[in-house]
Amino acid sequence: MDDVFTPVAGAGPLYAVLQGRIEAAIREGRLKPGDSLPAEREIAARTGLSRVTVRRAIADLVRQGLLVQRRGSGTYVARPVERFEMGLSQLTSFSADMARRGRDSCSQILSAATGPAAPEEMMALGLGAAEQVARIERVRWSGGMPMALERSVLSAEVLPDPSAMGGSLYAYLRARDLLPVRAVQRMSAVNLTAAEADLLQMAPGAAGLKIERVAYLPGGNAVEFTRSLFRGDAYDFAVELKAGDA
Amino acid sequence: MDDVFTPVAGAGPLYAVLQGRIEAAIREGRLKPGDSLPAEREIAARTGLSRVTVRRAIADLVRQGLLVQRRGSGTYVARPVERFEMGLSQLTSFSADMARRGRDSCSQILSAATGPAAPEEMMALGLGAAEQVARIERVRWSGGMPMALERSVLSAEVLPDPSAMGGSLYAYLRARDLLPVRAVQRMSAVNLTAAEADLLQMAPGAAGLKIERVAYLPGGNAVEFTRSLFRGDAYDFAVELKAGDA
DNA sequence: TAGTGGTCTAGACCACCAA
DNA sequence: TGGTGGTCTAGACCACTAC
Repeated sequence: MDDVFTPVAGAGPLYAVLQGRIEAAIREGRLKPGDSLPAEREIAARTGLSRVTVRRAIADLVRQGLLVQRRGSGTYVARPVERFEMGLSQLTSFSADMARRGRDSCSQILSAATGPAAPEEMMALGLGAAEQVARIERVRWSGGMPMALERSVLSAEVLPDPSAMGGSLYAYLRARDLLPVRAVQRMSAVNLTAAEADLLQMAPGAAGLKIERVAYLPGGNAVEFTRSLFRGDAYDFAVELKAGDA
Repeated sequence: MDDVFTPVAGAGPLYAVLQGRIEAAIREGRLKPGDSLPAEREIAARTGLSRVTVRRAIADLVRQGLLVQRRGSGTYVARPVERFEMGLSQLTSFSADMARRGRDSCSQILSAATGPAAPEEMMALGLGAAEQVARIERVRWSGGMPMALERSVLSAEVLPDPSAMGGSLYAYLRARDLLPVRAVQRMSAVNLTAAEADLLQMAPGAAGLKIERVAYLPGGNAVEFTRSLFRGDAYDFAVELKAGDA
């Protein structure tokens, strides 16, 4: 139990040794979710390390989401995040997907505005030069936790006044008979920037799942271009694969 | 051009200011791929910062893959990684997928052994207690770059001697008429551990795409349980969504 | 051998939180 | 007000690379 914060000695860099000890203590339950760690200065004193080295050991664990630091308060073992499993075969919106699971969800709108289309947006939506687009940036919440950042772009003809749109973009589109029936989605992993981490209440550098989606109408026209950033620790995307023709 | 490494002043932490400058210089092409940065000590001298602060600014950029550091040599602007787009609707193996793109690929086998099944493996493969499994850990290479870590687990009845298996697991299975036709795959984003980063030649803490896959035979029995870790900067997984029944 | 990044230290000041 | 994490410094030694 208290062999975690004793003088370090052993193989490899000192910060790695301490880091491994804390990690093991959490994994083996000797440090439980919500437990507070000794103050950095005290860990330094007990281990015989400098505070800089102690902070380096802790920093990685914070980035991985195992520890949480609160300025003025202390360092704590993070409560494990409930993971959501999101299906990847059906085309649904965030709010519809959460509702299907019996989960609350809400959007915090960061910005909603119109402007000229950027080259990338023209390409994705099949717009001509000088056409206007509407952009909505939102933080998606569920269970009292920010789950994803979302930036949706639509032609201004579809959504002339983005600030007037209510909670669900898909409800808006359905009401206007512009509901997409098909989408192509690309996913990759990125490190969160400081600004992104702040909005998602995570540590800068933590892993996030970046998803770009272009949704199409029955006629084949693109109607929505959305770039999302999901918490890497809260989401599993599930997909079913079938044997190909090869 | 050389306004990057001048005395810093401005808003926010000093390391963030310097970091932003370097990032902007790379994005705007003032620093090109392959360019070397001044030595840390020289940056410190020119900016008026301490070396610790300079290192902190650089560390994040290394994690994001924008910079590469080589001990004894220097710090360089990273060459952008060619991204692979991987389809997510067809069930293929890594080597087959690369071949379809006209890419070379090879496996570096880290370990191949048999042993008693862990609970998680029993669950995934539908095995009884005390059954044996074969495990293969590989690094997947393509284009002279490590692309993914892969740990495949199969029943020892299917693969009694994992060390005798050749290059492609799926070729082996096809030869024995045990080729899976269906798979369920779960994806999420994680930060690479030091060991994982080392094998993938990335920085510790960089973002990786974790994929767990269970593949099934026509009869419905699970035959393969694979956990992979792909470079977050080299992969895009693409999937097509269709409107649901809702 | 000279220069580079990698590790580590002791000490300082600040902003913030809780009692 | 006292303790916490967040930032920053000046200096040291080591391991490695390139010459």
